[in-house]
Amino acid sequence: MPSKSDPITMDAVYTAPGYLFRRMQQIAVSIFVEECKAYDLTPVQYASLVSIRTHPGIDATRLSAVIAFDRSTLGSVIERLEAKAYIERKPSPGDKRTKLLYLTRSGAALLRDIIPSVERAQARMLQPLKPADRKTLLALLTQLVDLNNEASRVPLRAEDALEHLGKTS
Amino acid sequence: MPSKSDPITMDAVYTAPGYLFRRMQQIAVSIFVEECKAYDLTPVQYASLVSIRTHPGIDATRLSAVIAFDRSTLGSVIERLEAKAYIERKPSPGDKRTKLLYLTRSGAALLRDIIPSVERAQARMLQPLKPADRKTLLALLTQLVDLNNEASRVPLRAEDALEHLGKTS
DNA sequence: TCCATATTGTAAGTATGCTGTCAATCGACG
DNA sequence: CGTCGATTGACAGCATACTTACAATATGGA
Repeated sequence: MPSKSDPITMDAVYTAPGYLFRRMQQIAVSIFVEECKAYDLTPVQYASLVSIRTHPGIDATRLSAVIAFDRSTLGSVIERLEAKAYIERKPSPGDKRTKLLYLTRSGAALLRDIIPSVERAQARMLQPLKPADRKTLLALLTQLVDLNNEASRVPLRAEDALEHLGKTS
Repeated sequence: MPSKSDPITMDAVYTAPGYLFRRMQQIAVSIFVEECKAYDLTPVQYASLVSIRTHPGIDATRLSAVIAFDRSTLGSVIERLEAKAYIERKPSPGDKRTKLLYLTRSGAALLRDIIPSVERAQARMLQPLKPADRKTLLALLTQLVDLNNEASRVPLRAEDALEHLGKTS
């Protein structure tokens, strides 16, 4: 651990957790996009589609809590998914403020077809590690993300969000 | 491991490496910004400043290779750092295309002052884990990022880039 | 020397990811 | 019932992060 009087070196940058997390994220996105380029779908769009499939009729705010994405960002993500006709937005009968989200037939088909590519991408990210190390890394990362949930700008609130949907799965 | 006929569940999203890397990155940025808010400096801007300090007179393209940031993105990062007067751009005497980057007095002072905050931020990211687990996670992540270097859109090319600078530190 | 090729910075365009703010609407409390 | 505070979607603005393209410049080989 460097003291306050140590000069800052590049090594301090390369070994900093924050730098490694950023690099890894960029690598992960790059691999995902490459494997899924035939479908022109980003990781965020994919996660959104899966969520809408799992929770048909969810609204944008609840969706943002379920996948821990920023509410503002999600707005434009939804716009793009709607433009590509993968989802539909319908006004809520009970609440004039919200718009409910549903997969279209086309969106469901895409989700079905893209699975192998997504699984290939997820596998490739950890490929260079030994199988035991992959397990260890995933376990520690899962733990860390969970324990740091509240530090996130948009904490994951899956249960809270779904309470209002009348279902808990 | 889900088969092709399994329905996609939210659990498949939550446990996917890509999702975890994304969440962790967002948490890391959030913690960094919070700890450093007194200095109004982002993680990317910080890494850039450290690199310029370590390699005075580096050009933008080489800088992008040294920290593995996209060349286009780095352009605007440099612009903002210059606007805040933390760095200076001087035309290269030998090559009319390149502009050489130098820390200003103000940039050097900022870098000196911000160290404790940055270290606090880096520590906080791993805080929830047991010390032994922190070591394990960092080691595995370092390995993975290194082995996946070529999968990145902008691979880290520290040595190559610095060869042309006449120094190797 | 001349020319094909490569490099450099820059710009435009798209997509996250965050900060605010705002109007419309809802809900709860008096 | 009416008002106040919270919620919702939308928007503007800033900062990464990537793609392609382009003009200026450099460099190598014929």
